[in-house]
Amino acid sequence: MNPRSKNSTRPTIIHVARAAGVSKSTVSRVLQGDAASVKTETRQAVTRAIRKLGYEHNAIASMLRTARTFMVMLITPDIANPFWSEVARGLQDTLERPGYSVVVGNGDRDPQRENAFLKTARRNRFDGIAINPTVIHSRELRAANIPTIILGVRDGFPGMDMIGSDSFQGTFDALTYLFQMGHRRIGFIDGHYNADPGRARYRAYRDFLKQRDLVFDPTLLVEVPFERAGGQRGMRVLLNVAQPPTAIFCSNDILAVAAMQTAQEASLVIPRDLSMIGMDDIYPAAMTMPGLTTMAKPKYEIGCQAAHLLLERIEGKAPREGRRCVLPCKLIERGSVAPPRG
Amino acid sequence: MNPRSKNSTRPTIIHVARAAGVSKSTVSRVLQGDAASVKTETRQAVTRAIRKLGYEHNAIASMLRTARTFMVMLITPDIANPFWSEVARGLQDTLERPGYSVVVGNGDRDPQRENAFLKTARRNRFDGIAINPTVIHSRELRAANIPTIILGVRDGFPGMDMIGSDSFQGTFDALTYLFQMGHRRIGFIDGHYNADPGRARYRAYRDFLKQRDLVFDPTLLVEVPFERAGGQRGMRVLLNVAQPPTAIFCSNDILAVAAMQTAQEASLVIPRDLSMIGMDDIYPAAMTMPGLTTMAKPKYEIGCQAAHLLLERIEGKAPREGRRCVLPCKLIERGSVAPPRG
DNA sequence: TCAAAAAATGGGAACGTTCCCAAGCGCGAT
DNA sequence: ATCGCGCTTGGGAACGTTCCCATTTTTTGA
Repeated sequence: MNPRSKNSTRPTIIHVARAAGVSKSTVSRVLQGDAASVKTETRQAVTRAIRKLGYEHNAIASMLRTARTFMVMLITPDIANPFWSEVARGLQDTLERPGYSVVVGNGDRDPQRENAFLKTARRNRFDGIAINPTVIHSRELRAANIPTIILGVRDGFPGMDMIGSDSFQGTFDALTYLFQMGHRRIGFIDGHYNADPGRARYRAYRDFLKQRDLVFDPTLLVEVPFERAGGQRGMRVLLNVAQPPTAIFCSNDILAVAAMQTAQEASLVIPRDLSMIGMDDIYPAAMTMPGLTTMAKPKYEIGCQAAHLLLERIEGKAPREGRRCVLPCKLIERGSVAPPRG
Repeated sequence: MNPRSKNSTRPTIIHVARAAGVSKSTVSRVLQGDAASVKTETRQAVTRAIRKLGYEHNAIASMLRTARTFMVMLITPDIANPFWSEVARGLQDTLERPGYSVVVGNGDRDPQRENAFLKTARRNRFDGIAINPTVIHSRELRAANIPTIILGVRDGFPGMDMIGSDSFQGTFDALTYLFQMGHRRIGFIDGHYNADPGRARYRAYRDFLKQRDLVFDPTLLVEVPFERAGGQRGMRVLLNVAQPPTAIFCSNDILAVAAMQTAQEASLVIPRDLSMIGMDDIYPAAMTMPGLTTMAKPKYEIGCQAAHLLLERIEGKAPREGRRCVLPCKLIERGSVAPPRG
């Protein structure tokens, strides 16, 4: 005779109300933890009824009524890249507390897919979006009319919240570190996307050279795509330069690791014959032999901070104008850098 | 005077109906692509109205009415582990086509968290769950009453769909490969969780020894937790054995890479002094020097197949009893295995 | 003791769909 | 000419909440 047996459907707030001898409004109040406005005695009766019936709150109905879904979409270029999975973790860990779920989509640098995720976020009325945009523009993002945080510090997204790390400073510091180790001929394997994000590393490289009164030698700079093959190619080019570098800075660790392997396959001993430094500090950077010295980006922190900024924006506590949050990089010394020979 | 200006809210199906001069039922039919039962002419009028008003389908309302959410929850022990992020990719890529979104939660082997995700899946009426259970039991999973696929082949989940790789066979084949290279003293760094999944690798190790008429030497077997520190410790132990092994099999690549590094730090040259073989073929396995030879698990395929099995289950097309799908492992030869010296 | 204020509760509408059933309409068959 | 059938369409209920407002109950203060 309990409400469930009458009809094979799950119990609703109404069944609970009936069982507890109150109205559905009261049950709803209890559910929402609106402690102030319901008598303890009543609340207990309701809680008992809930337990007895095995009632489970229907979030979907709630979403429809309140227009809040407690869902956030994370759109990254590639979730299999350890960099982004760390960011994802930070975001999720932080958003979990206030009760949000995170859907993560990997856009794969594919306009179709990136847009499909945005569309899903709109149709499903997601409360927020965290995105590292590769093909989506500011206009489309704004049109979605969903609180958004941009992962990465970019131009071209006026008025939007952004969070990223200071690639310029990080690069500059990495190069300075090599300089202080005694290196004067420093190569640069410079990764890039189609949609190029500001060229912070390149600017840092040029500024560094200028500050140290070193001449810019174009043969020491090679531009490659952001993938293993790019690192391999970059290294092969630099090894064949007439006067090869004694140290190389790579735009990220994927390039650096691949480049380092390539050098080792060419029988160079790292760091004796060549120093290598990367950027990001992804998981595999600790696994090479020798370990890769790298300028770490605060990936997990970026995720956490992104969550905080996004939450403020969602809750309407953020200022009208976009905020720009830049976190510092940090040098991790492992074994791939040493003073140059001789 | 368009419906949006009257009231600052988004246009609904009703506004569209009004604009197109039809009823909301008809609009709904068009939206659902119920092509058969609406005249082309009418459909065009509706589509026009939709575009004109900038109408966007409200998935939430739809979910409430249909009791289908097109959401799937993936619960893994740790999404930062490259193994699971590959599985996640396979799952997502496959589920994307039929319109599902995937929420991925990392349970972190924490009973609290794993259960919290399960609860979220229930409250939000998710259509399906894909899980590698670490602390959750069959009973809780069954109680959730949501179509589920178990990632990993396990005992203790009767009647549920499962998908995994053949760790027994993979281990056996890896050991056989070492044997055929000439190794007779083969060490085993055996990772394990608290909740231990069947010990397939251990059984394979013992069976292999028996088949080859090798005696089981307990000093060649060391049990460690599934993390870098475990691999390091395992290697230190094996290096100090009176009669050390000429080759070592590790339960997974994380252990193998860490172990290999430890050996290298002890000035052993891999594979000249010691052969190493791992299992999984995660991303960093290709990044060591030399590359790690490993028994690859079909991670991405597991994700894809999991999606297919789950979809069938969701759509009621699956047989009543649980299915068990086991994919083969495959040897990836890199540079960490060679015949023993002398 | 009684009015007024405060606290607690109840009832109904609303959120935006989908689904069921009925009704309208055109057309061929009887 | 009428009936019946199939194809389209429309209307209303239902999904399970939350929110607003009205009503009842309790408490407070004179």
